Parts: sequence; C-alpha cells; structure tokens
Amino acid sequence: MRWEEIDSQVCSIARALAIFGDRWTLLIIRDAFRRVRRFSEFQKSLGITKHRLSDRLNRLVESEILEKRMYDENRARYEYRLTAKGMDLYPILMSVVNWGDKWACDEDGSPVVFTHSKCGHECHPKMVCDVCDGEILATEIEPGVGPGVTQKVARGDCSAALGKN
Amino acid sequence: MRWEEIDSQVCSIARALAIFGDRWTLLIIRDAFRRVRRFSEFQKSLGITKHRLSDRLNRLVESEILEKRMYDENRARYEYRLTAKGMDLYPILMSVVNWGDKWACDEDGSPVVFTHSKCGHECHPKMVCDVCDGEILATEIEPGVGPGVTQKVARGDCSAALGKN
DNA sequence: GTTTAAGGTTCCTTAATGGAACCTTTGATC
DNA sequence: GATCAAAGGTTCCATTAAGGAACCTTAAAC
Repeated sequence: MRWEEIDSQVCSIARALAIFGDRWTLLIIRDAFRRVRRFSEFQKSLGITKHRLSDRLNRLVESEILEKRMYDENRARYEYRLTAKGMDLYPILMSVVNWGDKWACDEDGSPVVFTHSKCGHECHPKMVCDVCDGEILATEIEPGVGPGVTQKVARGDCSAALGKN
Repeated sequence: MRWEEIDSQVCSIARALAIFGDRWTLLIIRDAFRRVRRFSEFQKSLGITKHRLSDRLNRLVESEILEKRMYDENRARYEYRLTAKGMDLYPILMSVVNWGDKWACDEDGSPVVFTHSKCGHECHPKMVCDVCDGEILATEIEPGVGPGVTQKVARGDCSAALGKN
C-alpha cells in the first residue's frame, strides 16, 4: 500500500494521519496554536524550506484545518488561522507534550508549563473516561467493532474481516 | 533546518515527533496496541514494504518504544512488544481516534468503539485538568516558560529567545 | 529432497525533501 | 524617480526516502 492510500482504511487513526501524519504538519499546527500566523513567521520558527511550507499550508487549508485570511488588501498579504476542526487538534498536541515531557526530556525538565486559566493552577492534562471519570489506561480499554464497520458490512460494502481495522 | 535536526529544538512536541512523527510509525504503534507483534503481521496489516517496515521497527526498538523478543529459539523468530514508554503513547492514539471520529469519519460512524472495563461503559475519552478536573480547552490554557528553558538560560546554555520554543 | 514460511536484505525506480535562485507587488528610502 | 527591502511565494536541481520486486537463510513440513 502506498502512503497516499492509507485513508482508505476504515480506521480513524489512519484517516487522521493521512491529514497530519507526515513530516512538519503537526509542527506547523503546534505553531498555529502559539499564534504563529504568517508565512514568514512559520518559516522562521520551523526552518522549513519555503517550498515545503507552502505545500503543507495549502494542504492544511484544503483539509480545512487552517483558513487563509487576507489581512492586507493592498498588498495581498495572508495569514493562516486554525478553524474549529483545527482547534480540536489541541488534545492531540497536549498528549504529545505530556509524552515528550516524560520520555523525551533532558534533566532540566519541561520546556513549557501550562496554566489552566479556569482554575488558575499549573496543570498536567490527563485523559479520563467521560462516563466514570477514571483515568484511561491502555489495559482497561477494550476496543470493539463500531457502526462505521457494522453498517458497511450490513450493506455489503465490505467484508466482515474489515472489523479488524 | 533538516527534519533529522528537529529534535534539537527545546520542545517536547518536536522531540516526540522526531521519534514517531513520520510516515507509518504511528500506524505501527497503533497495530502494536491491537496486539500485532510479528513482522509478517505488521506487513499484512499495513501493506508497507518489508524494507520500510524493517527500518521503522528497528528505529522503534532503538527508541525503546518496542522491544524485540525472541519467541522461537530454534528458528530465531522475534516479536515486537510495546515497552512502558510505548504503552504511554496510548493517550496520543486515543486523542487521534477521537479527532478522526469527529472530523474524518463517514456517515456510518466510528469504525471502533471503546469499552472502559473499569466502569463497564462504552466511553469517549476526554482530556481534563489534573487539578480541577475541568475539560481542557485550547482557549483556557496559557503556556509559560518551564524549567527546561529557565535552567538552560540560567547556565548560559542558550539564549532567552529560546523561551519561545 | 523439494517446498514452505518467517524474517529479513539488495537493487533499482519513483516520489518527497532541501537549498538556492528567482519573481511580483507594494511601501519606504535616498 | 530610481533603488531597495519585505512578504509571500514559484522554479529548478541535487539529494534522500519510499515503493516494488527479487533474492537470501534457516529450519520445519511434506
């Protein structure tokens, strides 16, 4: 299978990674959350080539994760801002930060700390079950076939074997 | 900057993505959580070429996310299993699933649903503040410079400008 | 003694990336 | 009014990564 075909898998991870699972894209999104908005700012922050940045920004606009907005009519200058779809990527970045802080850090500690303005405290986000509020652990979660598969099988769109994905 | 140099940034996201932020790697980890363990199983599940899979598995073993364990002494057959460091990637995958279910799904719904064995209910993981238990929203989190930067600046290891990263 | 399977490696072609140079429009500078 | 710089790109080319097929090795299976 080619990389471009991975979004044909009936899997939310594969479909999501088809959008932002390549080099640079998540770093661009990280910068967008830091209020980086202009082409040259992204380029400076990332050190990516203009060509590559242009390509990635266009793909993110196509995917509706960023929107391109003109901020200077005379000079046709644009900025890129997160859409609602893009803002929803926040928990992904936070969980990456958490992992990085724990496993990819030097002895000095976390480069960035986060304050939860709602409660006023420095916080370490954690993932919990929306039903019982218990922390999510890999060993306590049992995956099962969902409607995205059963519906297709019922219609004969795909074989039952796809349930694995 | 070259992609291989991104882990030189004083940023947990960059350091983490240097490990698993390329094509295929997170999908391999996804499969590992599904109890895929053998070379041929990964290959079958992903459709990736043997060459590429070999490269990615070796890198994951080097990064101590997977460990290579012999399961047949006679034939020198190995399996790849998640380490503690690898198991800790679970929240990242869950947040990717959540996003994919919401934004990269067809009308049929989620391909996979998750049951929290601890409470017995189907659950949708959410990210909360470990202090006040309120849900984490991008607009309510204020990032600040952490010890990973201030320590380095204090020692003169890097300029104060790095605080941005 | 020929096949088969697991778990790779080698070799070659095609696609993605990195780096530099160049382009266009406007506003500022001399 | 000519020149220069900045934003926001595009073009071109060399290098690196990915995809595909063929091949290798070992031991068990037929």
